[in-house]
Amino acid sequence: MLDAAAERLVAQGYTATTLREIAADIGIKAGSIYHHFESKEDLFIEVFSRGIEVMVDAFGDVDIAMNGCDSKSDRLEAHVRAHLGALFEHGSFTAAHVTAFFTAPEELRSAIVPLRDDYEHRWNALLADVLPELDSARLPIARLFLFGAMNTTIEWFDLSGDLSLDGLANLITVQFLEGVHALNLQRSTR
Amino acid sequence: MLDAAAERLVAQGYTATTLREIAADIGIKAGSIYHHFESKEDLFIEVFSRGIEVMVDAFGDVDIAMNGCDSKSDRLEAHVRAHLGALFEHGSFTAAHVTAFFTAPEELRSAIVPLRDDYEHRWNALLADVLPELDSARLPIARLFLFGAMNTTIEWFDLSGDLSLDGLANLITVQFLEGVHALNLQRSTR
DNA sequence: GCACCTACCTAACGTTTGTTAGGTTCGCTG
DNA sequence: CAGCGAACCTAACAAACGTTAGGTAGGTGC
Repeated sequence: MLDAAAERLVAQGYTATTLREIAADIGIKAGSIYHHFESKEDLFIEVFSRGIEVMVDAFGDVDIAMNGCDSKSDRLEAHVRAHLGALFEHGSFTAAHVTAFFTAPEELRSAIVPLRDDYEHRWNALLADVLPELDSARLPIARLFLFGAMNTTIEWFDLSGDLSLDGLANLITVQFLEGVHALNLQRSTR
Repeated sequence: MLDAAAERLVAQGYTATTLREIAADIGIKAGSIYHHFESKEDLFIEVFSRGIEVMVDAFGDVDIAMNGCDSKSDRLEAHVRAHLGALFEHGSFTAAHVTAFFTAPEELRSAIVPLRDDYEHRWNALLADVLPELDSARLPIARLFLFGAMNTTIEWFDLSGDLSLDGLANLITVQFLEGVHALNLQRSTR
């Protein structure tokens, strides 16, 4: 049911997604949803929360797995890969979050913002570590550029295309660290 | 009226924006809208079209103004500045387009897609010229990264903040061309 | 002064929305 | 077997939506 809600969110946004549609997707009636959630808002708070949760979990897993790694660019790339994985490989929760969050009513958003802040802080810490020479005032801006590149991939990237998620993560990382020219130098990422 | 519609689009998305709200914003009643447009869809087709128009016009102006310029990075930066200008300085049409386009029904979107394609082709041509050594297969991806960084600024950039639009355009351009490290080297952009 | 047009209004229409109250089914527990 | 709660249904509610038909006020052209 949460899955169905998330998929509808991605395709249609908050207001256009109706409880009757979600119910029909999973073979029940709209009224029955209220046995599990108090309201439409309540249901989607759960969906958006899980979207963040998936990202945070993926981030944490990579933090552990890359503990002994001393290549800073490899560590960054692994985290980029984890973020993309959350977007494309772990259901529609994170995709729903990234695409539909700003279509939700403000009361709902304000309930989620603290979770978002937490995730952003983890990225800030990562970037501060990977890029120790970067002016700390520029750090949030660098993160926003990176987020922009990563999150807009849902609008164009095709999992079944020529480029793999690993390849995409690699391209984004080298582009972020060294600029467009570096795109040429990369291995044939597939 | 189109302005009011665009502002509502930015704040609420397509479905959540009602004709009664738009009418109230400009001091008329909902039914009167149908004297100017055939339907809600028709009205928003016009809004989205103008969003593209503003971008294309800004792009064309820079093309002319930068005709004699032989610094490729300066030319790119000028176009980035023009795109950001369309987003922040020419009403809400472009902002509405970038934020709400994917919340609109598919029939509406397909009417707009040709205009979008045209704008994307201009950017492809620009990037091919500015980055002649870049593998042409990587060119659309580079453009998408750049668009991602530029378009997501509407979610966080504040025109009245410390950073000016000129400064933002400069940061995005050097980050795009040379990577994060270059952010440090830039002049104190204000 | 009459016809006409533009820009708006009123008042309703059919539909869809989130939501609710009350009822049914089914499996578990004592 | 009786009791109970979880999961679902039916059927309706008020509100809000896009849309429409018919009417009105003010200006313009002849």
